[in-house]
Amino acid sequence: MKIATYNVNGVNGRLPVLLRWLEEEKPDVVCLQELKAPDEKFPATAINDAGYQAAWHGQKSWNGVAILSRKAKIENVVLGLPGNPDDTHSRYIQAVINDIIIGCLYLPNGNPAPGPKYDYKLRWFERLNTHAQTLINKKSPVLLTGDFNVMPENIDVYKPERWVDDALFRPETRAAFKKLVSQGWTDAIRKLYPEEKIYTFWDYFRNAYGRDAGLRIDHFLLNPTLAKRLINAGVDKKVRGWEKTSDHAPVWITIDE
DNA sequence: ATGCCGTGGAAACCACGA
Repeated sequence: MKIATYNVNGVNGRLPVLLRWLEEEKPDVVCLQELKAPDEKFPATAINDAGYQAAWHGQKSWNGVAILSRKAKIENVVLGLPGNPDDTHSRYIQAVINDIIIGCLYLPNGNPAPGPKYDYKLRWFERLNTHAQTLINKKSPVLLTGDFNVMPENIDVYKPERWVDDALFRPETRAAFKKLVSQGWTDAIRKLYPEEKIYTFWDYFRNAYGRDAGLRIDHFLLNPTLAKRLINAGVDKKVRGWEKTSDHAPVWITIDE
């Protein structure tokens, strides 16, 4: 079973790229972030025609997350991250597919830091960690995936010294991620490829993709039950080279069924 | 060293992204 995460950076602007990738790679489950579309403008028909059911949590202009499934039913959908009813951002959707609890998240960027946006990021992170703590010890398999907007270690940044003051790499941000993982989650990419330079995002500027000046910010965290079933993981890097593409590439894992 | 590009929405620019 192949499960992917993909920050599409505008689901409608990116629809041809998304549909081409779905057709070529046929992931079983896809977690999407940055839909940048309200619920009524989610391209449900095109996605259904491509062979996928979908559940989504949209918002006008920004944010927005969705879960797609090719074969198995999408069940027990939860919209929004618990813990703050006043949070209006659509950044979390959770569902059960093939008895796997899947949390699809788009963690706040947080720049400029310090400042109110960074405060929001850290508060959101705390809420995520609280919610994750309720999921980690479930007997059933659990997956948290999406755009975490965190590079966990130096190896995850093409030039770490340039990013030390950035909201994605500041010590408090990395500490929050480390705290989350230390609940007992397995970072699938790092578990399988502990030493390799693996990026999931390349800036549109300065020929970042051509220079491979990338960041690893899209992650898969598996609870112990699911971690036992992990087979492989990777990045569909070629998609980043397509016309009219997102600045993120799709990332995927395969798990034993 | 830097939003230099890209998106959506409203308005002919702005907010936002990482």
